[in-house]
Amino acid sequence: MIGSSKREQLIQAALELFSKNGFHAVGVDTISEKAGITKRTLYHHFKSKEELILAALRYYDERFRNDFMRSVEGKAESPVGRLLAVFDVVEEWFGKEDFSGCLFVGAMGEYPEEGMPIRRVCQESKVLTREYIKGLAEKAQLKDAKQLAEQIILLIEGAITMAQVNKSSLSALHAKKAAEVLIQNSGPFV
Amino acid sequence: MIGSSKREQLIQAALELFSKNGFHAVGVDTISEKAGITKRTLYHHFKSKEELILAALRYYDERFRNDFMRSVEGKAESPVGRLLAVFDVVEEWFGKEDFSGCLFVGAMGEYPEEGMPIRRVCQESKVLTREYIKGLAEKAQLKDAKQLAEQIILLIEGAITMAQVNKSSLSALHAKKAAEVLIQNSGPFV
DNA sequence: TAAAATGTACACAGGTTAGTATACCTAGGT
DNA sequence: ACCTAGGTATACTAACCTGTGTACATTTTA
Repeated sequence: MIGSSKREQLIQAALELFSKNGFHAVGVDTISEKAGITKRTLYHHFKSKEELILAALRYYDERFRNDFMRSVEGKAESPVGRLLAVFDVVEEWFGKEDFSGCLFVGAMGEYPEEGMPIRRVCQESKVLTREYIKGLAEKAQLKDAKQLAEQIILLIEGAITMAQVNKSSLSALHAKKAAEVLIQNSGPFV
Repeated sequence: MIGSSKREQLIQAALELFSKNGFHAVGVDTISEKAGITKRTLYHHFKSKEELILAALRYYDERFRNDFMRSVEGKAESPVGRLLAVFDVVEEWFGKEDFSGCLFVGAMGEYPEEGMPIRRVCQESKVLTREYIKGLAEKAQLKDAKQLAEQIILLIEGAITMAQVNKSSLSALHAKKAAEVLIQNSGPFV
């Protein structure tokens, strides 16, 4: 049986709890209880809490980035338009009542041990997001597309942090205005 | 006895451990052991682990922002120069081998409960940093100083996150280049 | 039909956590 | 000389943590 539903239930329960409370603060008993599945079964699917965390992060990464890109593409057609639409999408994200910052950044904060699998998954997710932004900048035929992409990433990450700190989605608007200036300055054509 | 040295030893040991490992991951036994002070004495000075965390965050906030501002002011005289020097200072910070992201962001990630004292301390620290940046922008007589300050804050916070994720201080350079463009665009005069 | 995987229920091991109890020591102030 | 406050040392509680043992039920698949 591929993609057992129990397994997915556990991952979803874990994700909700980890997002809201952090990783160390949530025990496996709480997760299994929330999923309505015994702890023994949890350990049938994941050989340790760390494996469950890894699976949850990978699951979240896939869905989250997928939704993110689809939302961006639904908001604008042109590459430049999409580059800016990114900030509208994050603003909506910040507005959700269950928003609590970037799960990957949180995970890296709680698991600082160099080279840990958890850290690698988080880093890979960030790389893929960066690639996506870089692709948009390149399609927009802006000069210094790579550098522009880096700068836009900084604005996004900064906006995430400040949205979490201030419990406000205003940071997304500030970031968008900054991005407009940076794009403008990057020249309309290559 | 004011400002007992034992108390400070405990705070410093706690800070080192929290910075490196996070808050939940470090127990009071580890802290008292590292400080060379018995746990019973720790509980003479702080009535709970949370109180110790609060004291450590406040202690860190004071010293960190002080050092930060002094470094900035040592690097440039003009307000615009200082606005840019901020990124040189953070770059140096990222380069330290014990750098592991922003302690306050980490604390907020691990203690998400709304209105918690720990969160308030972190938020206040961010407010003060914002005020400092805003002050520089105003002294530089740039138009939209307040908005520019918000944008620069986003670049700083984004750079912190990416420095932690990629274990690289490169993000500071990208942020600085973006800041140059934003400042330029904010007009040389009001 | 039989074997294998997945599931339940529940107790338990072994370790760590925050925080306390008890008893004693020492230095300073009055 | 005495009392109080800060400190030491050690053992403890009670809760919580991850992970397992055991015995049995259900479902899948060959």
